[in-house]
Amino acid sequence: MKFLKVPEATIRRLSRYSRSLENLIRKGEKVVSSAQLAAHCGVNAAQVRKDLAYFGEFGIRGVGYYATELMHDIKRILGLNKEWRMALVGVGNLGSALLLYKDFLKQNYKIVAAFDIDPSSVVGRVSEKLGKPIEILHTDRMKQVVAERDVEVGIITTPAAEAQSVADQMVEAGIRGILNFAPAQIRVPEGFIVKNVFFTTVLDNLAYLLSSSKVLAKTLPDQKDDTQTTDKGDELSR
Amino acid sequence: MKFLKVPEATIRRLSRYSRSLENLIRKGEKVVSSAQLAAHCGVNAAQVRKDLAYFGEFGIRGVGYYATELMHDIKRILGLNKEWRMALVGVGNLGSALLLYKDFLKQNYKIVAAFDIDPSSVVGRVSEKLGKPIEILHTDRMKQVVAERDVEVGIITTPAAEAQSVADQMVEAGIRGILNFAPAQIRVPEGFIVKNVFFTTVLDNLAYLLSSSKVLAKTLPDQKDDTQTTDKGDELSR
DNA sequence: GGATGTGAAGTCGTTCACAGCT
DNA sequence: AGCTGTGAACGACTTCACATCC
Repeated sequence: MKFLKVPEATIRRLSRYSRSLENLIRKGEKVVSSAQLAAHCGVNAAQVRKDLAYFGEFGIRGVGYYATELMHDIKRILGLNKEWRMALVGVGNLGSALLLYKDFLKQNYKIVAAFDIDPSSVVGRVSEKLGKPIEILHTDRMKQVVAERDVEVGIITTPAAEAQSVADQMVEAGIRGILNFAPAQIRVPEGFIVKNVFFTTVLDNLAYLLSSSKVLAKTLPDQKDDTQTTDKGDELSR
Repeated sequence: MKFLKVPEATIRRLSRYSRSLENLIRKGEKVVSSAQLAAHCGVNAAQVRKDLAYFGEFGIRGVGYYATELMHDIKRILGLNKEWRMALVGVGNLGSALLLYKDFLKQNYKIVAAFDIDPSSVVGRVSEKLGKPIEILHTDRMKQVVAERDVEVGIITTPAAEAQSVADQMVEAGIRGILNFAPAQIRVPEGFIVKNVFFTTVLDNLAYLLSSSKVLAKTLPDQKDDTQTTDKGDELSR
């Protein structure tokens, strides 16, 4: 194993391998080959091995990989051997939905604070659905609460117009990683990270593929980003 | 201009150019150079020109591009010169949020049908928020309603376990493009397209970058997929 | 024998640099 | 003079093919 810069695509695939391994393990598989895993994820087998090779040697030649072991190794690589504490800003429709989104929990992510410019207007909507209601705080209190609750990741679910200013406050509060759902280009200082989730970009992709009749001639998946096509290209997004 | 296979990344960037152009136009810009647009989107200027070159010649040498004209051209390329009619299946938290998500409207996307296995349990939640309540139908009626309402795009917001079966029904109903939010690998026949939107994959990416202290040494954005990092790599969704 | 790990080859996408218009 | 359009250079990621080891 060499020490090289890891492609982003590799990280996205690791995420998928981990999910696939969970399924394979549930089905009772103890040992998995790169070919099996590759088929399950719709990628090339050599790709699987290359991806893993960035981080070490995890398999046994002539045998394969021990499924649970590999899954844990991948999760450790991704930094999922800890719980990530997140703060969400903007408790509108989407924000509320994410507050209630169960799948975060499975993945070592936890929303420990929620903010809005007008907390009173939204408290009811969310807490009526939740056993232990999440307390919605005014955006003013971000810096303080982020420090108190040890928040490392910020989620922006405000309208586009407010996204940059919220991001600025997050940076100010010491949050280094931001997951942005607002359809706006956000700038952050060096050393900080923004990952966007733009539904409409993905839809635009879909629209493009459906329009141009590229849709007709291709074969099996294979992923980039996080998207899948019948075509070779795919990605979310990518 | 040659006739070549267009990279997915190009399509994602076109989506971004279009959004940036809207902003620039709102600011009163009439003519935009590739350098301006590139700066605004955090990409290389040559990249902008190359991306456009896949589809024709849109600029004037020595001058630049007429902003509104270019925006319309890009939208036409992406297939946004029509309204895309979508059906959403799985009216849970996320599904409800998307039903109420205003930004779809701006982009020529419209949800014209919503389905759930248990329509009665969710009607209240969504329609209480909506002036003209969306009628939630039983999944049984998909094929019929999709045909009646001319649906071309399906949105899956069910739990992972049901995603594949819902996708099968969509395919059966003649829906060629699927936007999948359920964290599950979906298979569709040749000629159909699935684009995934996996929040947790993006979060995993963020977690990875935050863990490995890659975060410390880099400079400005620049996008792939749909995500932005301080690093060169980025992507959402991609 | 069989599946991993990996250099080398191949493919794809990005950036450079400049010719070509206006 | 300035900015587009584009071949050519570059770089990055993927796939192949095989030596390596269980």
